[in-house]
This record gives sequence, C-alpha cells and structure tokens, in this order.
Amino acid sequence: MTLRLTNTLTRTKGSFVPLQEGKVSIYCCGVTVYDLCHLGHARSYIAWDVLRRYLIWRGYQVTFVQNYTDIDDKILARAAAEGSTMAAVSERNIAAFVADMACLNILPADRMPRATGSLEAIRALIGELEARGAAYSADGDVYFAVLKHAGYGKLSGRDLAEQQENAAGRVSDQEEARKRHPFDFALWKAAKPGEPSFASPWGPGRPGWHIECSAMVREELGDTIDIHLGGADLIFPHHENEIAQSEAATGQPLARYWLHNGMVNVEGEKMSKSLGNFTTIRALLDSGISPMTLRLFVLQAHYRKPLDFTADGLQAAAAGWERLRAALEVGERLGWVRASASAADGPAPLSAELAVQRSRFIAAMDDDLNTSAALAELFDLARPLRGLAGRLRSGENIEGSQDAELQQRWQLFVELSEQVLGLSLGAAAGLKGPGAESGTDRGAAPGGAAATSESGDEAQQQQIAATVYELLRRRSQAKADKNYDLADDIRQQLIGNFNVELYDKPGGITIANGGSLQAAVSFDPSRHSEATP
RNA sequence: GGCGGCAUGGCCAAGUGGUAAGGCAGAGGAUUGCAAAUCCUUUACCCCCAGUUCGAAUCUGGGUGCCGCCUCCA
Repeated sequence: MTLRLTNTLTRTKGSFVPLQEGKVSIYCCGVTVYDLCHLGHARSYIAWDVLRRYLIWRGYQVTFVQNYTDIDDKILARAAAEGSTMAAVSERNIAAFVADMACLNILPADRMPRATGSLEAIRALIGELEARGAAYSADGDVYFAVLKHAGYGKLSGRDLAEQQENAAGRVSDQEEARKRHPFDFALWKAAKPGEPSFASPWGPGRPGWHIECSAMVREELGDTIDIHLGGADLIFPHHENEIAQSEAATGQPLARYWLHNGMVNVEGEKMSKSLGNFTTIRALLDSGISPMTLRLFVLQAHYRKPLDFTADGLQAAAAGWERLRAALEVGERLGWVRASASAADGPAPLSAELAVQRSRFIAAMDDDLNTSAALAELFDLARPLRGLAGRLRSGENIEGSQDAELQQRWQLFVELSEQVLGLSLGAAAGLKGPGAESGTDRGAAPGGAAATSESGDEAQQQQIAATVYELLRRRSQAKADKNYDLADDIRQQLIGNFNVELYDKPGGITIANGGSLQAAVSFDPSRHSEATP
C-alpha cells in the first residue's frame, strides 16, 4: 500500500512518490504575523501536522519548512495603529504563533524562514526573472508578466484570455496603469513615503507577497519540492503566482504535489477576517475547550472539505476526546510502558485482531489522509481499554490485570493516537499554552476550585483530604440510615466546594476524586480507614 | 460570467459498483438508593428524475439546493 494524495494540480488522487526515495521535502505556507492565529489556521496546521507525522511514522525522512510573512501592509497598519513598529508587531505575533501551535501539539517546522531574513534570495530571484524577460519594472515597482509565462493558470484552472475582462477594475487605477496585464502582480513594491523599506536595484521598497515563498522554497529546499501545502484560499492567486515565478526562473516544476485544506465556517457562516467573525485559537481554548478536543474535532472531518465550527460540534468532540483520553490514561494508571514502535521498525508481533485494526488504520490514512476513518479504528481499539478504565474509575481493583493482549492493544492505540494523529495525553495536560490548563473540558466546572489543586501546599492538601474524608463518613452513615436526601446533599457539597466527585462502588465503599484533591480519598465503612490508591 | 466543491440517520461524518464505519445525542436492558463510569442491545429506502449494470449512496445525463475561489486571507 502506498499513500495516495489528492493533488490540486492534477485534480486527481494518486500515489505519492517522493523525488528521492525515503525523503520528503515539504513547504507549508505560513502566517502573516499581524494578528493572533484563528480557527482556520488551527484547522490547516493540524491537518498538515498529521500529514507530517504520518510520513515520519511511515519511515520517511521529512524536511518541513514553513514561513513567516513579516513584511506586509496589514502589519504596517497594525504597527501604525498602536504606535509600534513592524518588527515589534511581527515579533509578538510570532511568539503567539509558536505558543498556539505548541498548545495544539503541532510539531514545530524544521525551519521557519522570515521574509525579512530572505531578502537576499528574494532580490536575486526578482533579478533573475527580470533578466529572463519574465518581469518588468515600472516606476520603482517590478511586476511579473503573466503573458510571458506559458501555463499560467494551470493550478487554479484559469484561462487568461477568458478572465481578462472579469479582472478589470479590481485593482487601484494607479497600479493598474503600470501593469501590462490585469493579472500581472508585484514582485517588488516601491516604498511610499514614511514606510519602512529595503534597498534594491529598483530602488527602496519591499517584496510583493508571493515572491517570498518562491525564494524561500528554492533557498531552503531546492528547485523542485515534493509537497507544497496551504489553504484552499491560496490556490489563486498566491500559489498560481508562486508557480509562475518559480518555474519561470528555474524551468523546473515547483512542487510535485499541491495539497489544499478546506475552509472553516463558524455556525454556518464563512469565517474571515474581513467579515470580522473569526475566533482566535486562544479565545477558543480560553473558553474551556481543550486543545485535544479541537484537534479531534478537526480530524473527524476530511481535510479537504469545509469544516463548520459549531458549539454542538465541539461539545460532541469534547465527549469523544473524553473517551479516547480515558483509554490513553488507563495504561499509565496501570504502569504500562509505551512501545517505541513505528511503522518503519516493522510491525510488532500483534494478535490477529490487532494486526487487522492496525492495517485498517494504515489503509485509511493511505487514502488521502482519511482521518475520519482512521479515528473509527482508533475508537474501536479503545473500546476494551475504556472498559478497563471504567472499572478502574469505579474503584475496582485491577492493578493485577496485566493481560498481554490488552497491554499490546494499549501500546498500539497509544502509538497511533499520539505519534500519528497527535492526540496525546501529555499535550492535553502538560504542554501548556495560554488558557489551556485543563485536559478535560468538564474540568471547567463551577467554583474554579480545580485551580487550587496545583498550588495548594501539603498541609492544606491534608486538611482538604481530611475534610473530604469526614464528609464521606457522614454520607456513609446517612446511606446506612437511608437518609438519601442528606447523602445527596453531601455529594453536592463536595462538588460545589471542592469540585470533588464521588463514585460509589460495591460494598458501600465510596471514592472521592478530582477537583481540589491531589489524590483520591476512599471510605470503606467496614474498615473505617483511609486509603489512597 | 469563469473555475471548483458539496448534498448519507436528530447532529457531525466515513464509505466512490455488491444491500451503509465511527463520534455525539436518543431508546431499552445490566449495574446503582440515586448518580457517575462501564457493558449489552437498538435507531438510514444514502436530495429528486432518468439511464448504464445481474447489482449503484457509489458510474452517466438532467434537475434542485448549498458553498468556496475569482480582492488580503489557512
């Protein structure tokens, strides 16, 4: 089985064959750093993170480059609005980007070039295009001449002759007057008075938007790369222009595979900056949605399809993540060890059933990253583990349960979930970004008492445990007296005051867990002794 | 006007020729004083019409509806 990917360039799904066996070069269009990242970025970069993780897991040596566009009109506007500088705005948003991506468990790119750091390559490329007659300068601007480039429009399926009239009048008259063709686009823009600018053979100015990607791809990865990634909104004009520039300069195909992710809607409406209805990643996480919930939500749909963010959808994903989380957690609770396996190491010896599930997972991922189908396998793998988790949670003693098949199942499950899909316990609880304290969405319960669990000192913790224990004792007595109103009242008190939940198990034993408690407290009426599992 | 995409159960969403994965929600049952968790069982004539085929959600033609891009945008 080989990986099959839908290539925008050919509009077909075909086998992925890298240029060099065993190696994959990927360029992913990054962000313009004038603001915080929004859900569209999250969707896109989660999808590409999974592509990358899957390739790595399959044994490829992947080089992943993603740019920062840190020269741009909108950054300038933002800087002017806040009395700051372009560099300051960029720096701040780059830091935010890094934090947001880490929070979502998105692997950092191998290299992240910036436009400001690539000016040499950009100027060289423009010069080359000019020398080849593919570009012309006009009043300090330099434009790419689309008519000089055969094949312009091949990515987006546009025909220059047909499109010409439709495009008229879409750009400012001034700029229009300098262009020879409406689709010609700026490679270099002359500086306007008061703007920061960079020196160039054409006078002071700054690069156009598209040229930086062409220059960076070439500088970082070479003339032809394996995979070029981006949002569907970039197909035209950005990627079309990128192809034109690069291929006019090198005479080689820019990328063998062009992959584009579908757009994000919010409650059925297109999300866009111009409509002002975008939600930042931070705002969503701050609202109590866990990073892994967001990740699961994104991966439940195919990356090429539009994705509608709704409160209901996120809630469903949160419940789904709870299930996966329980299954991930159970092995750790039982002290099981992760296997350091990957597809490249060859399959570990698996039971027949597990081997089938593993190969189904691979088949799904091979089919243009069908994460939805892959997740179905993951949920199937998790089912018996959830059963184990359920028994553990309700206080049943299964410490001795070292069933080999279950352990193996857990190891496979963890491997696929964490390594390939990036759905990870550690990422949910450990890797903290702003506003991402809780691994579970239900952790955002009333009272906010949960937050104290990490800061409380030992004495305080003992005090709380003792109080909880006393309440458990009283509740046990109330149950014995069949005074269920009081018993329920105590349950409510524990939730309200400490965010602690109670689980009754056979034998009248009650376990209190979560919230302000660092360790579970249990009460056994037959023993009257405290235990902390 | 040009290019492209999508229409599957209450919601989300796979499936691209052999009688419909998975998640959420719901129902019934086991367990429970009640909860929680878990387990079992259960819920679809795949937008419409015509055609191809032994057989279609899946292919072809037509229709209807929705959406994206064509302007900065992941």
